[in-house]
Amino acid sequence: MTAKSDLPQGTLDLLILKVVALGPVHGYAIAQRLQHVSRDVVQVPQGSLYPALHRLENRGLLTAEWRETGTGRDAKFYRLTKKGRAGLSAEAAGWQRLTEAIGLILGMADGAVE
Amino acid sequence: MTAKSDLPQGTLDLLILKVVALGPVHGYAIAQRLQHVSRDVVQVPQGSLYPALHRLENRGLLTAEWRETGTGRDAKFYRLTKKGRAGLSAEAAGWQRLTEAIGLILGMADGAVE
DNA sequence: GTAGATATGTAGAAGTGCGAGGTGTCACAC
DNA sequence: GTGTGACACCTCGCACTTCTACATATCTAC
Repeated sequence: MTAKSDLPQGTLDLLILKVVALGPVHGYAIAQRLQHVSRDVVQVPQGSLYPALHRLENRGLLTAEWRETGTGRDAKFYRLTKKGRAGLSAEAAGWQRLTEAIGLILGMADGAVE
Repeated sequence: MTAKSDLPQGTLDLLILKVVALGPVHGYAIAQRLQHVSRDVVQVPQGSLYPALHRLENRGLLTAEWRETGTGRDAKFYRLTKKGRAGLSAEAAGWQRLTEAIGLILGMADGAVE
């Protein structure tokens, strides 16, 4: 039952933005939440997670700030910028358009051709 | 009305397999059908289409055969192999799992965390 | 003290989509 | 008979993202 995620490119950004939109979190927690909420379907390896966070930060969609976690460890907490909120809206809308379009295609029946 | 598609990687294979599964078609027609059925959301440039077809052929998911189109031109008609049918099923199932998982994540509300 | 979870990071490999360019045929208008 | 546009195929190289693997450091529990 290989629960391999293999996220299509571009999708990871959307998911990260969505999680961060719910409130400041650090990277490690983002990956955990994604995995948990998606029931282990989405698994984000660290080699994908951190580069993605840095990209989003460089693009100005996220801002980072070092803080302490509840357990006394230091961690980088990310927050959405105004641009990040706009980006999330745009990407979420794009995702919905895409899934609807692909749904139409996958729904094509043999007879309905032509 | 920027109808930019920007298909996530891996998705193109699925869409091509689905169209070919409905009956033998040539590459150019595949792109047209995808664009038409998806109401212009999915647009496949030739620089993506033909390499993808060759990849699928090399992987043994498709077989090609030169034939004449209805208008007297020669074109390469693609057909699904047995392996191609299995691949389509697997990819379609994977896509559905993924969209459901992402739906769960995007559906997360502020309060509903946990 | 050592094992495991927490937490961040980089480097290299691999795969994929896209833009730009190129070939040739057919139908139609001028 | 020449041009234009649709049809139909193809390749090259860039850009981008993801993944595997590795490296580091702290805290808790045994």
